[in-house]
Amino acid sequence: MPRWPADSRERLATAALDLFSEHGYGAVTIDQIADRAGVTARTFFRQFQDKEEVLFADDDLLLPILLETIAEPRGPIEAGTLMEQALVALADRMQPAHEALRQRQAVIDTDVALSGRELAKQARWEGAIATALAERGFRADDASLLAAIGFALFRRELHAWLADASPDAAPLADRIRAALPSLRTILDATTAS
Amino acid sequence: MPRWPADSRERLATAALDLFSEHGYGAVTIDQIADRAGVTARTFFRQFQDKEEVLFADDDLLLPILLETIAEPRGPIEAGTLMEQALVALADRMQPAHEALRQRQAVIDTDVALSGRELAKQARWEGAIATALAERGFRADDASLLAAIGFALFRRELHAWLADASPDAAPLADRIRAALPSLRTILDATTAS
DNA sequence: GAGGTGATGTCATCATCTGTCATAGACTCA
DNA sequence: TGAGTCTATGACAGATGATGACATCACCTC
Repeated sequence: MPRWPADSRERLATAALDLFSEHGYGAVTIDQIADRAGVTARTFFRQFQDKEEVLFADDDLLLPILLETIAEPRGPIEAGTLMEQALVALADRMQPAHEALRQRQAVIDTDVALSGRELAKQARWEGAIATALAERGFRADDASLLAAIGFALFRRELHAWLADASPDAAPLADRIRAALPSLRTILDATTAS
Repeated sequence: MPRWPADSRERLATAALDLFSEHGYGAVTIDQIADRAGVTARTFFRQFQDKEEVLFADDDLLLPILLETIAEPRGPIEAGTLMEQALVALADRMQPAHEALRQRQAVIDTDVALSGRELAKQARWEGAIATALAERGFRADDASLLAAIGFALFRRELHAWLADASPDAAPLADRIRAALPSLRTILDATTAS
């Protein structure tokens, strides 16, 4: 029998998300999170770099999926297709966690610093994608712009997916597949009064 | 004669940027900033909401320029042209502050939280642009994607402009004008091995 | 010149985050 | 089986970030 329960990190993450949802991010102290998880504040800071990090710590597990999907296909491939495969793979991995992601996003949306950290994470991913595209032979400028455009579209669909709490909400991957074609024509065809 | 010099806010902002550049953002305390500005830490927090804010406080003066440029032109106008006019107007306003912006960006690039706050600000601007485009009659989905793409390009050119310290560096507006046409074709024409 | 105003200082306090050392169950190896 | 090591955690002290309450005093208005 271990001296302490072995999952302090998970308990801290769960306690934090619940408390943030109940009382708001700013109103929750580290001591309260630690209390609910049955540890001390010092243990919180051993598991997570800072208070924000408890909401972002596990995100980087998803990045390798993106990069592998881009690097994997053999032979020539069109950029849009490659981007679609990568974003759909990411979407499939996020799909089962819909409810937890919705709760997390609701917390993030209430705080500028948290929104910034989320955007910084996405920017880091975007850069990694651009690098992966460049390594496949795309021009560096084209790769970075493609990654930026793809992620802009992903953010839009992710936001809509997270906002939709209904049980028969369209899967994120379907939303992304549906949205991609509009990219091809919007720039040339869009005019307004 | 006033009891204190009248420009404590400007002195604090200048002292903060200088100290951040000299010693790094994290190594500088509010007390040090306040000391150099000749006030107390309490006055710093009366002028700026928090330590980060001293780097971002005046940015929102630029947003109205963007929105006016989008709302102003009369008659039908193509989306890409409208986006170009808005981004070029913003670029022209930023041009004289090249050196200060370079110094500021160098500080921001050293800290994840600061980078996030910068991205959050740009996201707020992006949303405002999308709204302005929608009010001109563009479909809401198209407007948000157009804004996202325009800003992705703006970020890329801004980054290159800020990285270029040479005295005859190309103006930001020229860089943006030069980069825009590539947007039109990249999605359809880009293929790699 | 009496009183109000506003920017600032002073003091107290809470929250975030870090460094350091102690503790005790788990593990290893002879 | 017992000594030594490892490791997650607790306990405590302290620096920094941030806020609230109240005092101060030059300036302004009447």
